[in-house]
Amino acid sequence: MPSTRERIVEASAELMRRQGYSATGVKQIAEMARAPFGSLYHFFPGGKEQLGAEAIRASGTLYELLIPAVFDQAADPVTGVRDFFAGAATHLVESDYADACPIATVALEVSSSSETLRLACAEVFERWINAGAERFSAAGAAPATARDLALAMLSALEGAFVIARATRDTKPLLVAGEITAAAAQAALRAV
Amino acid sequence: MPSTRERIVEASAELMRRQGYSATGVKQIAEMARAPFGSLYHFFPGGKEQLGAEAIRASGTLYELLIPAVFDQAADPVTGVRDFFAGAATHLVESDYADACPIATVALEVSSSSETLRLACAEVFERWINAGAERFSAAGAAPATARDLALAMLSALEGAFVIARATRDTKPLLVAGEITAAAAQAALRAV
DNA sequence: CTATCGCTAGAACGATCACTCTAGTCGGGA
DNA sequence: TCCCGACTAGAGTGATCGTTCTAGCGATAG
Repeated sequence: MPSTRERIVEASAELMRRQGYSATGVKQIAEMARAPFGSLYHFFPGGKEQLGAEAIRASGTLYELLIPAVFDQAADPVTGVRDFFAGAATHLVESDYADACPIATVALEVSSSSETLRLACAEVFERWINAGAERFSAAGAAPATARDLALAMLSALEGAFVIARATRDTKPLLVAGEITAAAAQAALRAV
Repeated sequence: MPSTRERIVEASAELMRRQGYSATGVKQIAEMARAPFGSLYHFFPGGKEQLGAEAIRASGTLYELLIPAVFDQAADPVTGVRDFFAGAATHLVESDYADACPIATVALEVSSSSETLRLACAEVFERWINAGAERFSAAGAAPATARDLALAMLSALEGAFVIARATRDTKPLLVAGEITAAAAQAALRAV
């Protein structure tokens, strides 16, 4: 059993992913984490905002690991891109269209209201982009090209999640995966 | 001066776009709309949820008009795609990274909690996709191809908005526009 | 043994939430 | 002239929000 502090961060991340930042209450977090309410403010004196920031960064670290995990198992980066979108689609369906990006909802909610949380999201996106860029770079793409490709991939993925959750359909993930794979193909063919 | 009812819907749409559904209070809506609080429940007996649904649909109708407006002015659909993303980038910067998609934040927030609002979002996305597909169809793409392309474009746009707002950078819109334009190029070259 | 400290535990606070209710204003048709 | 429905107006409801507070538990060090 993870520590109380860890359970609180995990619960925060889970709740905020599914219902966003505003709709998630601190009492609800304590309940899901099976943590005494007092511990919440003991570990996180910064309150809900600190809780949000740590949840964002923790989710970011967790999902960052998926990038090499998927790409290293694929025959080539283009296949890796397709696998990544396909895997996202599977996971989305299995969670009944609840588990998409862990931070996108919060990112949109707070971008114009909390600079602290906005920066936490920006930091995580940055890390994901770097991780993706590394993979394309390793496949022979020029650094700038690799980064643009990773950024385009993340954009397509995030947007496809939005449409997929609203329409309860994985088609957006598939077509977004296709145009990203095509872009990767084109960028890597030049090598 | 628009009617009280119209002002209420407009204010709801504006507030929910910037800060989301949960963070928007009904009192805040009445205040921004300069409407008496009682009128709010007179016109919208369904309360906040009805208000949200109408705001989503109204925003959807407004933004739907942008699609032909941009594409019909462009020399060809591929240029239209680029113009669309570039225009989105300009508008985003001008609003200090506040005005991106009017319904994406709400869509992510409510997809797993309010079926009414989820369906309103799905309906609007559907209309946008149809409007986009029509343009690609008119340029010679097969119906299924045109629809996939429009769906991929919307996905790329929505995701780019997420990253752009969090990082306060328009680069995501530019690279997402590029891979979408390339996909459109490829799909229409076959004609 | 006792003092200390990290942590548990939850009651209580004021603010704010969505919403309801009643009273009053106003204009147009009978 | 009277009346009735549409709309205005805001006080008041109970519930829930994030946060603070005090009290106490249990292990460890002196």
